[in-house]
Amino acid sequence: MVSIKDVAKEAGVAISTVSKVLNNYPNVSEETKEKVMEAVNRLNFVPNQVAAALSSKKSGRIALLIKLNMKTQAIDEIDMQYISGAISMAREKQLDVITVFYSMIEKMSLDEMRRYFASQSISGIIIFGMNNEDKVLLKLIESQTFKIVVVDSPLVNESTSCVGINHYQAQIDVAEKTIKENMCRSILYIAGMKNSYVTEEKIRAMKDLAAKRKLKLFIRNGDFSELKARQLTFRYAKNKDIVVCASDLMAIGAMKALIEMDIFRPVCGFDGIILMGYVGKQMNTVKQDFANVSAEAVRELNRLLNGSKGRNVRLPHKLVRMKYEDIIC
Amino acid sequence: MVSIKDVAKEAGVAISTVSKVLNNYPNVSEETKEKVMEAVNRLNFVPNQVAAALSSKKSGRIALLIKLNMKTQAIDEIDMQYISGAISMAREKQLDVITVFYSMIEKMSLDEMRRYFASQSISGIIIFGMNNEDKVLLKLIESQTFKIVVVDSPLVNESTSCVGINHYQAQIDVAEKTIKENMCRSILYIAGMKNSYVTEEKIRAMKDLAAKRKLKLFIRNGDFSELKARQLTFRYAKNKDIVVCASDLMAIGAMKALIEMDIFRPVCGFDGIILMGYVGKQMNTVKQDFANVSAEAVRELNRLLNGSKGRNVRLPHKLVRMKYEDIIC
DNA sequence: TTGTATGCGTTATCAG
DNA sequence: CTGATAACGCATACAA
Repeated sequence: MVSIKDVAKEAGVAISTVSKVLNNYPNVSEETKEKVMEAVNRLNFVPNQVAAALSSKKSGRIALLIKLNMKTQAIDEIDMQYISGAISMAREKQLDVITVFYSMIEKMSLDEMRRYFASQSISGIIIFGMNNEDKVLLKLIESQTFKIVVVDSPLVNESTSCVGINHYQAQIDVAEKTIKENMCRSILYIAGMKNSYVTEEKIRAMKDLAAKRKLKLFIRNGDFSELKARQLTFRYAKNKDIVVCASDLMAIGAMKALIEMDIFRPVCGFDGIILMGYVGKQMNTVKQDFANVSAEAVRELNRLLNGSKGRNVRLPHKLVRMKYEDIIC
Repeated sequence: MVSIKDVAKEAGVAISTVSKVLNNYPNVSEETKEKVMEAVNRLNFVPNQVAAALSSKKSGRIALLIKLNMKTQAIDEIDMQYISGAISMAREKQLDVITVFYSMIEKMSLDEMRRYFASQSISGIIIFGMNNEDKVLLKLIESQTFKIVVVDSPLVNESTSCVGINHYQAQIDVAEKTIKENMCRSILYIAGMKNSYVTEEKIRAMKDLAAKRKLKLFIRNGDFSELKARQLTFRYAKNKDIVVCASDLMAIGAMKALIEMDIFRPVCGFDGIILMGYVGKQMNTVKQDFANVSAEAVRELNRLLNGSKGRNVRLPHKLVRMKYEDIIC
């Protein structure tokens, strides 16, 4: 393995000079800079990130904390998009990424968790799918031990940013569009999980929308479960004009139930997963660009690591109808 | 951050002694071993893997090399299962995992690739979705610079193992079962990509099966594309008795085409992706446990890292029919 | 502007 | 069986 020492020898300068050139230090003459870069290219040198991390204590290593859905693989695409988006951006920003699943840390205490990440030389964490029952994570965020970006949860402090689409507005947009298209008066809203931050946002959106348009709103928790949405639909949809769902998976469950009941009600979903194109009926939904959300999260984390303070970052969303013809390839 | 030095002080021994205890060296007395472990627990010490990697040069860092499907997210679940299976097993085996996508390295030369992995202190690599046009990867394997496990490609040498199900047998099993159930005489086989290792295996299986049962076999490449399978079905399925597909996605494309053609032909797929449960018609398919395949790959890589020689590892498969009722939750 | 020296947290090689 | 001590590859305060 060719090291910085080899480069130094090749260029005829000191190790520290090479290091300075590589890290864009100001006080280096153009001349030596060139000499060094030539040597770097000639030897095809790539800095050892592990050693750099150990030495500088800044590491540039970040962790992706992901909550794997154990129940269905139908929405694995969401996590996959998160991962790939993050890794791409991380490479651009020269960050090293490790992927961690909730299951690996869920039984840890705050201290154990801190040590775990510290032992990996992690300096920044991106948290996906967090809800307000993840007490230890909450404490981790409050402790400000690490720079953290939380996706889709409104947690912000000096060292913590949140990124995500505007769930409130997105929920209003998709529901309002579908309501207008079908002239509905009463709504069955199948919400997500009670302890999820976005669920509250979306419920608030639906309430505001119902008030504004003077609609009857009937809310039940579907827990992001397709089966539960199916059951709720069987039970409550008949005397409603529309079924609004907080996720595509639930929308699919609702739609399939309606077909079995042999009645028609417009249904709209949320997320824009590919599965929506396969269920036969088109539905309005909110298209989130998960890879982009995740890439933005990395970008924001990088900002935090460079000393900026936490903030709230909102990303755009789109309304779409997913058709089989459009998604196959 | 509490380091090995703190532990040594706490236990009243030398740093090197602590290291020996932690790494299960033989020549340590039970007594000191206990003292050290007590100190470790008292301080809640976790070894810094980055430092360990740097020092030992053995690293225990492995890379997952994954070919992201850019066309459709319908099969993201496969990669996701690969990733989660690998990470879980890696944690068990105390290995550090980084995820790398083909897109990040596809333009590299052999040397660049070597240096890239070396710079990350990677000592082992698991390659998913490789085909025989990945020339640089082939050379990387031949060079034996790293311990490598290849999933689903029959590449083995001193430092390289391959793992995966028996695609030949699995293809025979699922096709034969479907043929028996429907008394077919002529087959449309929609194969995968020409340059894929498994494609050859499966075609061989189909040929052997056709010969054995005296069936007419008509083969076309579907390139794992749903759209292409759809077109091939429109074109060729009418005068065949059955459509056998090398992937579920193609099977879905074929089935949807048949429905539009308003004719019935039994269709069977391969992989067991969740989407199969959503298309309305049940089909036979081969269920691969991707997470398990991946976990096995990590286990095998760990063996290689510990000095064992490369070998061929075959994993079991199952035949299933995926029903909507069974997969929702 | 450049070079020297020290340390990051481990592992590993020797003495003792 | 245990303990100094030298690497590992790099960053950085400080000296030149």
